[in-house]
Amino acid sequence: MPDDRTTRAVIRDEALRLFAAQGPEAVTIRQIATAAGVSPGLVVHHFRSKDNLRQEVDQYVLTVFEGLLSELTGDGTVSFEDAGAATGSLGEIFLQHLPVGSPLPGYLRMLLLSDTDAGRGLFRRLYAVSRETLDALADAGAASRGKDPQVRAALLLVNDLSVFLLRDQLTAVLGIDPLSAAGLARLGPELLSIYAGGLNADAPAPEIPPEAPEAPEAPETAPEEAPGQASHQAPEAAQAPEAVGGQA
Amino acid sequence: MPDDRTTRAVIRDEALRLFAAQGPEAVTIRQIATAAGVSPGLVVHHFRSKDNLRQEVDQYVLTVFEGLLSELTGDGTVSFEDAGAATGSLGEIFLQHLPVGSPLPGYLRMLLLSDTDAGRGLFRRLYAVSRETLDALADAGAASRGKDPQVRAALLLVNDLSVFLLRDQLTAVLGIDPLSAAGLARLGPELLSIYAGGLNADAPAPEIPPEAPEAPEAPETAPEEAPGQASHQAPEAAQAPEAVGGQA
DNA sequence: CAGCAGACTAAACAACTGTTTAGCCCGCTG
DNA sequence: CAGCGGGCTAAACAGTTGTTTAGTCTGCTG
Repeated sequence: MPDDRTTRAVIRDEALRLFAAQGPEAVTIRQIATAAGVSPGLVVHHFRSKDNLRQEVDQYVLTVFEGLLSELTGDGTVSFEDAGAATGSLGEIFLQHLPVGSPLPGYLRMLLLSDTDAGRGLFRRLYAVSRETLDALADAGAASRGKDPQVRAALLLVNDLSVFLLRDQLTAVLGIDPLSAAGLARLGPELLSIYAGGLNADAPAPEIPPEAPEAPEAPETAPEEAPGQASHQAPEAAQAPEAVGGQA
Repeated sequence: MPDDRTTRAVIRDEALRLFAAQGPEAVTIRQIATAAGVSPGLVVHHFRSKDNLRQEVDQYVLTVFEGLLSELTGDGTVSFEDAGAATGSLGEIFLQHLPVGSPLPGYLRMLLLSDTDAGRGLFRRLYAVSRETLDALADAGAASRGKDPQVRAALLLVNDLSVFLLRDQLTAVLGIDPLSAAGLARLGPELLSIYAGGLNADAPAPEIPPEAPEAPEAPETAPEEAPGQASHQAPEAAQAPEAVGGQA
């Protein structure tokens, strides 16, 4: 059995993948149909229109995101289950719960830039989570709310999101995908270092209690001027079709 | 004389404005023609094709950007000409040298997200500037290069750019345009605070020599849940047509 | 004044878009 | 076995796209 999904689900998944990569307006029904191996008429037979298909994919993705976000806002303690640096960043959550090559990071990017109610609602939701997280950190004595807590939470959020929005650009100049395991391992400590002591401090943290005062494994090597063939992205190759996320 | 620009320049400026707002693919030649008050045929008469028009606008914008960037990489000292917090952020440069409502910030956003050689080249250029700036700050003893200078410069850059990319979303949740004078006055100090001492420090800076240890004017007021009619954006009103930038 | 080049328009063109229509095929229920 | 509803396709439809064509007008040069 090569594929146990219904044809309808295949169409939805292919639309999701294409929407994430190129934006919904740039994707035609015929492209979706070809990617799903069906006729264009069948796409509108299952979904009433392209716009309705888009809304359905949006809703599906938002449901998955809400499940991922419960990881951050779930109980209150951040849960130190597995090792590694638990920044609580969105990138780490995506990496831990989504298969490699998942189109969901791209869909997140597209939604945030889309000028739609879905995108605005998602950003408001993320901002609320960011504020809650900052409050929790402040209550735990791990951070200060700053002079302007709303602005501070917003800055922390958009800094987190910028990795999603500029993923390809960062991959090009750093030679490493910032949303890969290796990328997060390299980016995370540096970001933590800034958050811990600002731009002047070098030590990971001045007063964090336990463990890991050592540099992980980011050498001073410079892959900078070699943008050639870094991590591939598989724009239209026949990749794992069920790479969406374990939910629903 | 209501407009001393040539018709060709009017077309280019309207194309620039529309491209920045909606992205080139979403803008039709007929929209550009209508905005410029000419016929569609004249657009392709002056510029050979839509794609060529786009390239020409790209080149024009990149030239203006290069002029703005010389502000950062010009001599070496950051030049404390006028007062205020000189973060050296791109937002401040844009605000100082561009008229309000300029489409150039939107064009910057579009270019960075566009998956084109122009966008990739611009990001590489900005990354180079970011590295130079970090090096200069480190040489001046104002910042540390961190354990991974390349990553640190990249993080500082994308954090700066995120305000451009998520400008509308930030305006919605904060109730203030982060690229306006008031927005920068509110965002800048908070960002400086993080860069100065990390997330734990409240004081503006532990060892910066002179001036301004006081909170500017950001009260604890919460315009948070009132997204209604904040700063307007003038999507298609007849605004100042020559609002592009003093150059070329 | 002839004419000629360039700004400019109106109309048509082929290609593509989302969507509709008509109909085929197949497994089910009666 | 009649028929019937849903998955599915091929073809056509109307609208929009970038572009081309033919032609008008205007100002300048010989």
